[in-house]
Amino acid sequence: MGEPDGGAAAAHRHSGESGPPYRYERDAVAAELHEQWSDLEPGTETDTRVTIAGRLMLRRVQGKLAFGTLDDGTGRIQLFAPAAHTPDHGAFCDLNLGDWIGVSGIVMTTRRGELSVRVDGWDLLAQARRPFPDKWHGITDPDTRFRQRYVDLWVTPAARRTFALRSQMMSQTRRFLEDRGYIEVETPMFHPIAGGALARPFTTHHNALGADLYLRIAPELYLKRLIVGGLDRVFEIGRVFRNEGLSTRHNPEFTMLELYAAYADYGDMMELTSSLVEHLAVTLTGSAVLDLGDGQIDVTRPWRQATMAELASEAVGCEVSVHTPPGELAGLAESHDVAVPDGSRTSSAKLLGELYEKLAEPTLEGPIFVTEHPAETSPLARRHRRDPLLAERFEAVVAGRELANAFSELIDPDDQRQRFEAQAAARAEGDDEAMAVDEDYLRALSYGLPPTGGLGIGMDRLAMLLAGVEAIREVVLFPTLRPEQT
RNA sequence: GCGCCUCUAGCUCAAUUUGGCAGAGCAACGGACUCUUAAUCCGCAGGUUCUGGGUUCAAGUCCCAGGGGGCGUACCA
Repeated sequence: MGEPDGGAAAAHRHSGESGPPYRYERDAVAAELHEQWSDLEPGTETDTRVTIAGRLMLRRVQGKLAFGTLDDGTGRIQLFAPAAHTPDHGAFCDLNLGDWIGVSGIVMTTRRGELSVRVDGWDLLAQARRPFPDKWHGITDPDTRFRQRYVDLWVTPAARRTFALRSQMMSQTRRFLEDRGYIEVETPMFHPIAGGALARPFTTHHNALGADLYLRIAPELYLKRLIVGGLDRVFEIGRVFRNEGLSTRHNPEFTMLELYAAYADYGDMMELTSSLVEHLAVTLTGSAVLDLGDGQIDVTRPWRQATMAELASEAVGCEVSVHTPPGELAGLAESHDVAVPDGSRTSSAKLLGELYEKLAEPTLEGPIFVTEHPAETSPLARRHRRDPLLAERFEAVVAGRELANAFSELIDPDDQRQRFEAQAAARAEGDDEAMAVDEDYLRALSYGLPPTGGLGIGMDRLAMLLAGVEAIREVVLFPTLRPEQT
């Protein structure tokens, strides 16, 4: 508005014929007022005039004197509205909970000492036509909270805090990486071949090109093309899409951080992962010890490391590895009630993975780096320098959830072609999550990919960890839901 | 996909061991009140008990089918 600290009459306007004002200039917010005036004695009227705006959350009318509670996104502040000072006092008392108002007046404290703004002028900025949810309980129905996030955000303070934290996590992550020489890039979301991960893609169609396209399941192959191009430290934070079920830990579209560094290996990626997580914990929550729903977790470096074979061996009670014959592993799986898919053609690599995932992983709290996955189930990772059946790879497990996945990148175009072909063969046999051969990617590798370390972090899961919530829907503003039927 | 649980006023929740007139608080509406803070007090109104069948003299309650949601599981980094 044009009179941010004008007189009472000037600041008073209603949404009659002309409707609400087109703009409103506030010069104070609740959080700053509380900070600035924390020492004010009870019963003080200052001569400081402020203009604030927000949503009316509570209202207490006592005839000629009314109190309100305004929430402006930074916090709450009390409105003090005596008939002698507040223009159109009756209309002010008739405001509904949820209405948006702008208020200007002096800063003061009540006799009880509550910091308040006296309503010397006010404007109705928007009406809440729908009824306010319970002012004490808010809303608890998860469906309403997620479908109508706009309601959840203003009646559930914890929701607002969680998303503020997520935003800070994103900007701190960018700063952390930029400080280490990484540049942020954007690669295509439409992929002619869905590669870079083992997952089923969503399909779409481009009319002018007459081509079917996939929504990306990972940016990996494009980012490594950039390393070939000489951008030697890159990262991308962006949405990826996987056509799979919903759960407490899975949303079909989610936000992934991927980064690649030339001249680095998976050991460097471990260092980077734990540094980033520890740094975010300390800067965003003030402590490397994070509160979970039940209990706590300390993400202080260094994190424990164990190989997948070690963890699987521990779980089954005898020594196993990718070199153990499939028949023996299948027997162990059976005796531990682990279902074996398609017994005849199942390899040691897959069986070892199953044993780890079903028996060991659920018991891990972390933070821990699980390393040395079989090369067969890691088609984009470089073979281990000491054992060609293994990959130089790790997954970070924190608070029982997989948080990150990284490897020394496979740089040999011939080996990469063989891996792709093995994937394509699996695909031909009905594995619709297996990769297809990406000829352009092979062409890129043939120009020379230097030794490179790569890392992917599920940012939603990281936000869950930092916010101490147990459902991915708590950290995604508009999670995927069944479409509403009307 | 499968299993278990759940759905009552705008919101938060009640409604006796197979069943007996669908209720309260807050919000809304009318009134009183110049230091309240989940203000208080008086009054008024508010319902396809998710939907459709069935059992019964009688169904929010019991049975069947469908729908929404939650949790687990499967798939899935």
